[in-house]
This record gives sequence, structure tokens and C-alpha cells, in this order.
Amino acid sequence: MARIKTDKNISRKDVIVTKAATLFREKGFKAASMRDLAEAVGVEAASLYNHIKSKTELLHELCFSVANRFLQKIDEVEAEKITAIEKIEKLLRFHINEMIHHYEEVYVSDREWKHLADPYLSNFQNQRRIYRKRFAAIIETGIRNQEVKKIDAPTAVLIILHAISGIESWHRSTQKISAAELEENMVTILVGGLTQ
Amino acid sequence: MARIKTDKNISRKDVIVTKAATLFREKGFKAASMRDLAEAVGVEAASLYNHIKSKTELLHELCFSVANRFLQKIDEVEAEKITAIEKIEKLLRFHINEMIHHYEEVYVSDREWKHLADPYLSNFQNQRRIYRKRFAAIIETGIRNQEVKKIDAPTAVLIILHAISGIESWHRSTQKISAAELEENMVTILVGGLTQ
DNA sequence: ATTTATTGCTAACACGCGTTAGCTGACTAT
DNA sequence: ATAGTCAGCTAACGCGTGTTAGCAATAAAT
Repeated sequence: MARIKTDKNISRKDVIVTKAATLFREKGFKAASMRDLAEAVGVEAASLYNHIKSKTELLHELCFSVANRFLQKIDEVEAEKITAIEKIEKLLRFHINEMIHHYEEVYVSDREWKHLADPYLSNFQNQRRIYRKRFAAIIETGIRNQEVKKIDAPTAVLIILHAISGIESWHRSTQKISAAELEENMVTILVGGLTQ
Repeated sequence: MARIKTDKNISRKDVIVTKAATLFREKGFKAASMRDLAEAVGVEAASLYNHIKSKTELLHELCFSVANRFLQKIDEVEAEKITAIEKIEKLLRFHINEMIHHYEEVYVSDREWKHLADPYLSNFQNQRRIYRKRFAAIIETGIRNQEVKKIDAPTAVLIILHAISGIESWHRSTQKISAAELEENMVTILVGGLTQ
């Protein structure tokens, strides 16, 4: 009888959630079946339900764990006593590193949240909206302090966040530059695009 | 008996493809059912098959019509006798306008191409890869001519293309700036980020 | 060693999916 | 008017889906 392998401090549920992230990224949430997931985990589909409530629960876990990390970071950054442009760069670098090192989760959270069901859906959208507003507010401060070009702040946020999701292509690329180089290039272009 | 309404020069198939674009954007390709599409068109699901071969055919049509427009444009731009940075700006503005005015199609082509089946899938991926390489080559020329910062060209392409897909958020936003303002903001930030 | 809780299995369910067959009604051309 | 083509309908198919019930095996606790 096959058993889900776990190291210490990693629950079987966590194993499932992690494998789900990979699968959801590869196929999309709707196209990935519980039987696919079971195979990836090394178990029969029905057995998964000893550890999780439903397929959508997996999506909740992924989306909100990612969202929470970003909200926590922006709390931290907002509180620091540094210039607006430094705050922007800190957030940017955090996004880049999250996308590099927690690729699967972040990608799924970014692209598959549409398949959340209410009340999680509205909740997630709200958090997202608020996050972007707070990010835009930092940029607007930068504009007022003449650190940043006179641009539309929400548009700048939108560019930054979506540009970062391009790291997906980097992950799939065969002849990649290093993660550190990638980070520096992105910061150069994006921060350079904002500063005057 | 309900009939699909058509104006002159618009085939019933085109009506279906257009509605499919909207539906695929809203729900995703997998989550959008032929019965959903039928309802949007105002007809029974089976009736769609008088005009189309399959659900996937709809995706082919959308993906390749978009891809062809971009390939045609880059042919045109490459041939022009202008600076590299001007070529980049032209392509950038073209992307922005495509995303603004053919939102549904471009978005679907961007996000749902994974659900194409071979040989269309490999074909599409190839076209995409080639397009990006040509775009990167223009940027590299710009770097050699010292019009553009010393950055990794593929990374720059990746940033530009993904940043543009952020226009999705602009479309859904309630308090939008105008399309023209959006375009100028994006050009300012992105071209500004590349030039030294 | 015996009990209890955990984790797995097989079988099956109800449902929604894409698609086809066969038919009917409605325009178009003779 | 009649024939032929086009565009719609109902009914149904086979299949894959998420999920549950009921039971067996293993691990943990006494």
C-alpha cells in the first residue's frame, strides 16, 4: 500500500498542496484533474480526501498564502524610514525573488485565482486591489518628492507587477542568465524607467 | 427558430469566434463550455457545429490570427530605416494598441495557447520564440549603437511583453485614464527604462 | 498485545463535457 | 411551384470529472 512520503514537520497535506501547485501551473486549474494530482503524489485519487476537503481548497491555500506574504512585506516596507524609490525597489526585489524561488505558487496565485469561488474570490480580489493601491501610493509619494517621473501611478504598478510575471518565461528558458543577473536587469530597467 | 444574426461580410463563424474570444477570456478555455458559448450566441450547442469543426478550432483561429498580425508588423518594422530605439517604440506602441483594441483575442492568445494541441501547439510556440528573438535582436542592435543601456536583451523583451499584458487590468478598472494617456505612460516608463 | 486513529484502497455516484446522428424548417435559385 | 442548400432543433452517445461510502491495512498509543 503506497504511502505519501513526508519528512519531519511537513504534513501530508503540505505535500499535496505543493504538488498541486506544480500541476496547476503546468495545466491550469481546470485542466488539472484530481487523478493527475493523485498520480503525482503517488496515491489513488480518493485517498487525497483524507487530507484535503476539496480541489478548490487547494487553490485557496495557494492563493492566500502568496497574498499574505506580499501583504506582510508591504506592511514592513511602508514602516521603514527610507525614500519612496527605495521602497519601490525593495518591493520590486521582493516580487522578483518570490517569483524566482516560489515560482509555482506565485504563478498559480497570479493566473488561476479566477477559479476561486465566493466568498474567497471577492476576498482575494479585495486584497489584491488594496495591495495595488498601497503600492501606487508609494509611487505617488515618490512623484511628489520629485524622485519619480510624473506618470500615472496605477499604470506604473500595473507595469511593474506584470513585468515580474514575465519571469515565468525565464524559468522555462533553456539558456538562462543567472537569477542574480535577472534581478539586476529587471531592477535596472524598471527603476530606471520610473526615476527621472 | 433562432438564427445567428449577421451583418454583411461577417460570416456566422466569425460571430461565433468573436463570442468565443470573450468567453475564453472571462472563464478560461477549459472552463468555458460549448453550451455557454451557444447561449452567448443565442442558439443550441449542437448548432454551432454547422459552422465550426471543434472547440479547439476556435482557439487555433484566435491564437494564429493574433500571432500573424504581430509577425506581419515586425516584418514591416525591421525593414524601416530608423534607429533601433524607434523600432522598439513602434513595436511597443503596436502591442499596446492591439491590447487596447483587440483585447479579447490578444488576451486569449496570450494566456490560453497552452491548450492548443499539437501540431498547432509546437507551431505556435515556435512562432512566439522566433518573434521574441527578432525583438531581442533589435534591442541588441540598440545596445551596440549605444542607444540602449547595457542590459540582457531577452530579459528586456520579456519585461516589455509582459508589462503590456497588464493592460488587462486597465480594461477591468473602473476609473481608467484614457487609452492615449495609458499608451504614453507605458512608453515613457518602458522606453525610458531602456534608454541611457 | 490490544486498541485506536490514521491513511490507504476499490467501487461507484451523479454530473457536465464535447460531439454526432437524424430530422425539420427556412431561405435561394431555378 | 419545386428542388436543393443552409442552419437550426432534439436526443443521445461515451467519457472524464470531483467526490463519497465502506472497508482494509498500517502506524501510534495504551
